[in-house]
Amino acid sequence: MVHRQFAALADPTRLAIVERLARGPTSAGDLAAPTTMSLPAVLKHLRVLEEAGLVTTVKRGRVRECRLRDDALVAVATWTAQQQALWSTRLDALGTLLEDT
Amino acid sequence: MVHRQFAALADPTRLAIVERLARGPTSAGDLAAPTTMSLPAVLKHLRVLEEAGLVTTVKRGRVRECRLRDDALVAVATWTAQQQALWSTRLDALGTLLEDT
DNA sequence: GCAACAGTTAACCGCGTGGTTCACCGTCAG
DNA sequence: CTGACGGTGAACCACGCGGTTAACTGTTGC
Repeated sequence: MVHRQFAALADPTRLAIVERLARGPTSAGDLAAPTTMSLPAVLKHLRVLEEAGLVTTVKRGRVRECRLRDDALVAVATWTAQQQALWSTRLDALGTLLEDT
Repeated sequence: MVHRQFAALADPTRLAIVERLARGPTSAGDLAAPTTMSLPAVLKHLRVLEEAGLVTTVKRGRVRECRLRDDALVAVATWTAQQQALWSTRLDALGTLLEDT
């Protein structure tokens, strides 16, 4: 299930959007402005991020406000920590094995 | 630069390979065995993981041994922690702002 | 030395993804 | 009321990605 988040973060544009939103919420237009991309393209990216559970957006009047979800990256963080733990314990096991011989 | 790792982890097959390798090194054939995929497909995935700096492979005789890199996930972990920190401090700032008013 | 086995390379294919443009809708300001 | 502005939906397109098969190379075991 975490590969959905990874897929969302795989695209440089989407990664930049997340980094931008970590500094605070903003509108879809403001996200598109600094880029060379058209608005519809950015909207598509936002939809992907939203379906990956990384971002929430609300329509306020005619502007769509986008913010990073509080729990956006916990799945990624826990998965990463888990794999690191597994791999490092295996390295430790190898170390003590070499120590014993 | 971290989007390269994310792209590598975006594919379920590649994610499974990483999770498998976190339990210990193995051969390319052994990686392909439990799946329904052909060997060349797995080899391609391995190449992607290798170019993303997540995995190292060495050819020993006629078998290619694959292992997870020790520093495989540090880039991912640090990026994640960084964004979480930014976002949470902004939330904290908002909290104290509300407190003051 | 020969056969089987692990991997590699190349050519090919379908399809999803990232992008565009254009027409349209709702909303805010004057 | 009307015009401009932010966003939406649809149709379309190019390209890369994940997968296949097939033919070939090198290695190992008997």
